[in-house]
Amino acid sequence: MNTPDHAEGRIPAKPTLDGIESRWVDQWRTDDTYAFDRSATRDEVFAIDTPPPTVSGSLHVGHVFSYTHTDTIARYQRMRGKDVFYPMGWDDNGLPTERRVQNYFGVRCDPSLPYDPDFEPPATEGTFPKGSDKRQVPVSRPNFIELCDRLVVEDEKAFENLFRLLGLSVDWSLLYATIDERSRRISQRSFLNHLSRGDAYQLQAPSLWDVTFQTAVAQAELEDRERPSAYHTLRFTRPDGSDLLIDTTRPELLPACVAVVAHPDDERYQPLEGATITTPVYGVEVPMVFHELADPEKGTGTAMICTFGDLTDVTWWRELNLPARPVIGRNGRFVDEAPDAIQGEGRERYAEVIGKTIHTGREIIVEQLQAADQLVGEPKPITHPVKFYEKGDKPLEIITTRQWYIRNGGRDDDLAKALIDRGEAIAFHPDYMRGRYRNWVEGLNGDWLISRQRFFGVPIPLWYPLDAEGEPVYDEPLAPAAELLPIDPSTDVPDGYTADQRNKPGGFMGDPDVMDTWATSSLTPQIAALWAEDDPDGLWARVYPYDMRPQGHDIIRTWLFSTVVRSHFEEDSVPWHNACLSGWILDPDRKKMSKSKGNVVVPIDLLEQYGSDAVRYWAASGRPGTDTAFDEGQMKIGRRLAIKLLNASKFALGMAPAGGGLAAALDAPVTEALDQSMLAQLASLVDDATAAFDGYDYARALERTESFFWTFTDDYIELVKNRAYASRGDEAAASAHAALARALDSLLRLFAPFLPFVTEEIWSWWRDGSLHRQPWPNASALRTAAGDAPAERLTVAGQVLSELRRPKTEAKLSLRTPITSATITDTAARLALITDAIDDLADASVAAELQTAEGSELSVAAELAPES
RNA sequence: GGGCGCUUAGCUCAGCUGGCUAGAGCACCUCCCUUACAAGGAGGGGGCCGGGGGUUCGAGUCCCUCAGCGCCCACCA
Repeated sequence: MNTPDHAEGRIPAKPTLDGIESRWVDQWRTDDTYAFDRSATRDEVFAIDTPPPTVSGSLHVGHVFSYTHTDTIARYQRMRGKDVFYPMGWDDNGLPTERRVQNYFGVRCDPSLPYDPDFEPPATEGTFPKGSDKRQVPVSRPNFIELCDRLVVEDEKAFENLFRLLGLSVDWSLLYATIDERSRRISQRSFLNHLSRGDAYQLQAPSLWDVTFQTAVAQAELEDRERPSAYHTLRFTRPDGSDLLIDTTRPELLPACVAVVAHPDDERYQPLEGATITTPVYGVEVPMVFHELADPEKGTGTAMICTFGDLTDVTWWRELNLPARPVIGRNGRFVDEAPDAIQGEGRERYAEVIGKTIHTGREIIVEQLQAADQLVGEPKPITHPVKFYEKGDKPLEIITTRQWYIRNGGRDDDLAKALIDRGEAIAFHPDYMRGRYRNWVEGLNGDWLISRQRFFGVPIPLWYPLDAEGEPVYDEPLAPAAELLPIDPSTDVPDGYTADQRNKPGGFMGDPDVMDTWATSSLTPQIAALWAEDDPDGLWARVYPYDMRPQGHDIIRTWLFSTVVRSHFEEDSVPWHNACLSGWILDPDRKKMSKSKGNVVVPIDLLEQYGSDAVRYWAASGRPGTDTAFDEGQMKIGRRLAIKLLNASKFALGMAPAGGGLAAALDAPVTEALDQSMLAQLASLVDDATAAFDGYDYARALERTESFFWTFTDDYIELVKNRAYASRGDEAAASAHAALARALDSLLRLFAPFLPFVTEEIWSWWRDGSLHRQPWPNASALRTAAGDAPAERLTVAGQVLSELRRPKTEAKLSLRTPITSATITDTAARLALITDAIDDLADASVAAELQTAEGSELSVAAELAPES
């Protein structure tokens, strides 16, 4: 295409980055530039399982960072000719949204209520006063979900706008939300599949419990926090009446004591085998037992087993067949009824703690111990790690409840092995992240607890029949027909029953629980690609298994692992072939940026200040998996790079042959030695960048491209500038034009994944269509144009040019100062390389005469023209 | 306690399968308005590549070990 309008008129006299974001965001939207072609076959597709950001507040700079990484790869694959499946989702399912909806609208979800189609919340502008729980209006779950939709719509719009402004090449027609109808349907369908295959089961068992939210939590959601505590030495009594001293940090669990344990090899306690020990204060007789997990080094070497103080207690309780005497209830307070084992005075003492919090109960029981002289000495303060729910602020308790589980290898070595093998079949980037996956699977100590005693989320899609006494028959759950999904058992009625039989003897009850948010987000591959949905385009078969899962390394144990589990059961497959882990953004003090630390920078401000390309440049400089410092300096460099590209392009395009644009020179022969050498280097660059991208190392591709670009502008353009202006005739100039055209063409493509705006802008000056739909540059075509020219010629010429400039700089003269004569000394091999570039060197250094002399290393002796 | 990662110029970091005098940008110093670019260009100073061993003709790169920092995991009486 070399119509005159390409030659003139499209290149601004003073190129600028101002306004290019909005111009191209609009153009790409209008043209559907990034639309996924639903007719592509699986081998033509590159599918990305995009992380759905949590919609509870605003996007932060960490999002900009990691989503840019994914986008560079999406753009690269698109240019490689792949049809890129790049969806977006909003994670608006779960506790963070539940809290926001409550506070914003002044409502509280109550699944026992029927749906009210005319409901209006008491507050609509987020004006509901905080801390007024009692005045929150209870609403049904369907109403609550509607309010969620209302609340998040604005946020989601803002998220989309920011991602568009950032230049993400997402196909926005593939948008989903984790609480939307399709996600609920797919989530419930998968759950019922698990149930029918036996991958899901319910169990009445001790499980980790958050007393604030009053819900069970999963192992993956735990975190340890260092908390002050104290060893209390309690005086238990041996059969012979002598003391048996036991250290504990949980004296309040004394009424829950069911045994005393020591290590089987511990000679101090071996004589007590078969003995009965009496607990202090409560006078309960408990057996002396032995177990490998008892540590002779800890405390007095013997411990009281309580139901349940920690997970070890659960192990002991289970493996030693001990009774359960729970004293802590779901609300974190002492239960109303003392365990049966406590009799006589012990019951009166227990009465003092009924209904008390754990904290208060501890004080009371410590007083009881002191009063009975059964606390030895003063408590010894210590600090130790305590398990917390990651979103909670009180230590977790262990409470026996009925919960739903999905098998994940935590109780089945064969399954664990199979899941580790799945991990081996996935390429991790960087590779060492695989260790974290394996580490986690090997360390699992139970199946995946997916039921949550919360209100906002995807309901467990089951009902239970009620017997004549009104007790649920859990073993015979009632499941809905697949075509009725999604259902809400709190408002929908199972087949064969009527609404008025709800919660009546002989009737039914809905399962009150919702699924863990990961139980839905582990299905993002299924949700985005319409798994088992009405899918006329056959999307699922075109994208699954996906090529790539990008995500943060902190959620390998949750999102990554749970997605592997679901695909293992549903598809007997890995969900994707590559897992790309990005690091965190650290503030300059090397701390993770977070809202609570108040060190968060608002992304939109950065994009406006530096430009999207500049911010992307900073993001793309962060190596895969590496935590990266937030660095506005890198954004400034990115901005300069973008401006440099504008100006260098303007220069190259200004060399357009008469009568046609520079595009006309794309196929012209490259005859000059230096030009050929530059193209040889460029071909190597294309090879390097391609290999880096194929290994998901976008940062390396950028670094190589940028490095070449500086050589290109500082050395090559300087060397050929005069010749391109036809200083040595039209033929020599034409070679420069042909080389510049090819270099510009390739550089725009190479930079396109990183700097999509400025490259598209420049592309529009001389070419048609979107750059982002162009093929990736072709190294062999460049090599052909370069002939057999050595790439080193340009390198040596650049070094010589630098030496020719030095005397001018040292004499504090302008670089325009003419050199009357100069001698270049260097090795024969290096001199041979620049023989054919000597005229270019003379032009660039304003030298009247250049001579060469053989020597051991490069040096230049130059005579400068006297100052005029 | 186990595992992993990091440690290269004042700062932020490149240095892939070991190979010419260790690189980039920022910052600092000097100079230059040269017709792509002064939000630029040319040049310069600055590094026992965390410490100590080892393999090798040769180690920032491989092996061992120690130290510091960070992350993940762990049964936290």
